[in-house]
Amino acid sequence: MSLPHAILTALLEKPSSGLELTRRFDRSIGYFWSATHQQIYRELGKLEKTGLIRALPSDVPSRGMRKEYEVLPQGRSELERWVDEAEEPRPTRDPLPLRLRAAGVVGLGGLMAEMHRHRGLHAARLEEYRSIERRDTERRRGTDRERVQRLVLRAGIDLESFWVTWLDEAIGELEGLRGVARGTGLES
Amino acid sequence: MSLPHAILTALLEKPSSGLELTRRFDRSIGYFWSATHQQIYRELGKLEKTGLIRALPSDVPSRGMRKEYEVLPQGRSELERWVDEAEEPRPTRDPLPLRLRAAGVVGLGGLMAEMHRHRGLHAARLEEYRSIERRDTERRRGTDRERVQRLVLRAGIDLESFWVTWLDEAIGELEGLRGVARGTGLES
DNA sequence: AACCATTTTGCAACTCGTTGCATAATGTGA
DNA sequence: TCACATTATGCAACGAGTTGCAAAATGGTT
Repeated sequence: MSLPHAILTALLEKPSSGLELTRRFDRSIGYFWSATHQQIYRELGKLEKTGLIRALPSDVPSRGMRKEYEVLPQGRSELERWVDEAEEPRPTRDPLPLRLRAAGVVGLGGLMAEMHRHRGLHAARLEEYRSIERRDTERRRGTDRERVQRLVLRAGIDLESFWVTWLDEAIGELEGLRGVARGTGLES
Repeated sequence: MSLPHAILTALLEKPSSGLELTRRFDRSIGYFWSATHQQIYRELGKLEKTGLIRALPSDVPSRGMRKEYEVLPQGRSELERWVDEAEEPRPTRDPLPLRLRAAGVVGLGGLMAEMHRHRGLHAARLEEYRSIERRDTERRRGTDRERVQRLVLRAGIDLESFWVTWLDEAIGELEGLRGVARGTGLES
C-alpha cells in the first residue's frame, strides 16, 4: 500500500489538483513510484472519503472542474505511521533479464536490438537525472528536506547507472558468442 | 505479461510440476520475476487450456496429485515471439526511497532502523548470489545457455550491490543531519 | 454563436498479484 | 491403524495497476 502514501507525501509538500499530481508523479515522485491519472483520481476519492485529505473549500464539486486537495491531520498521522512501519523489500520484477534467460533457450531473435534500445533509454534517463542533480547542487544551500530528496534522486541515478553498466556488459558478452541470430546457436 | 513466459522458459529448461516451479521461482528465476504458487497454478491452467503446454500423460488428473507439464510447439513459438517483441522498461516501484522522501516531510521516526534492516537483507542476498556465482564459475566450462544465465545472475548481483551501496550512503548522510528522531528537525 | 482543441475529472472493465483458506495424497511415528 | 506433518493442488475474495473511453469546463478561432 504505497500509492496513498505517495500521494499524501506529495500533497504535504504542496497541495495540488489531480492533474498536477499526475504530472509530479511523472517527474520526481515517479523515480520510485509511478501512477496513472486514473489511479490517482480513484485514490484521491478514497482518501477524501476516509478523511485523510480534503478538497479546498473554494472549489465547486462538479465534473471537469479543477479541485485542489490538502492533507488533514489524520492523513499526516497515517503517513507517519507508514514511515515507521516494517515492510519487506519488494521482489524486483523486470522482464528484460527474463527475456534474456528465455533467449538462452529459444535463441536471441531480435533481443539484441531490444537491449541496445533499453540501454539508450536508461542512458537518457540517467543523463536527465544527472542534470537535475547538477542544477540542484548549484542553486541550493540545502535544507534537510532537500538533502533527503537529493538522496532519493541519487538512488535514481545509481539505479539507472546499474542498468547502463549491466546492459553494456551483457551486450558485449553476447556479441562474443557464436550464435547471435535465432537458429544458429543459443537454442542448442 | 511476463509470468506465462517465465513459466514457459522454466518448463523448457526442465519439465516440472507446479510446486517444483514454485521452488524454482524462489531461486534463480525469481531474481527478476517472483510468483506465488497460486499465481503459478492459475497460469498453468490457462496455458494448458490454450494449448501452449500439456500435462505429461502419465499423470491422473485429480486434486492433490502431482502433475508434470511440458511445453508444446505452440508454446515455444509464443516464447520466441515474446523475446522478439518491443517492450518498454517497467517503471521502478520500491517503497523504501518513497518512505525516505515522506520522512523528509514528517520526520524520520523509525526509518533509520528500517534502512539498516534492509541494508542487511540486501547484503545477505548479495552474498548468496555471489556464492552461487563462485560455484558456477568453478564447475562449468560454460555452454551458451549457462553463460546467458550467468549474465542474469550478474544483474542480480549488481542490483543488490546498488542497494547496499546506496543504503550505506543514505544512512551515513542521514546520521550527519541535525534531527534524527521525529520532532527534532526533519519536518521543519 | 458554432466549432474545436485542451484541460481536468471521472467511470468501467480488465488483468495481474496477494492472502487466506480448503482439500487430497503421501509418508512417518506411536 | 490412527494421528499428524508434509507435499501438492486448488478456490475465492480482494487489492493494485492498466486501458479505453466519456464528459464537463475552458479558451480560442472563425
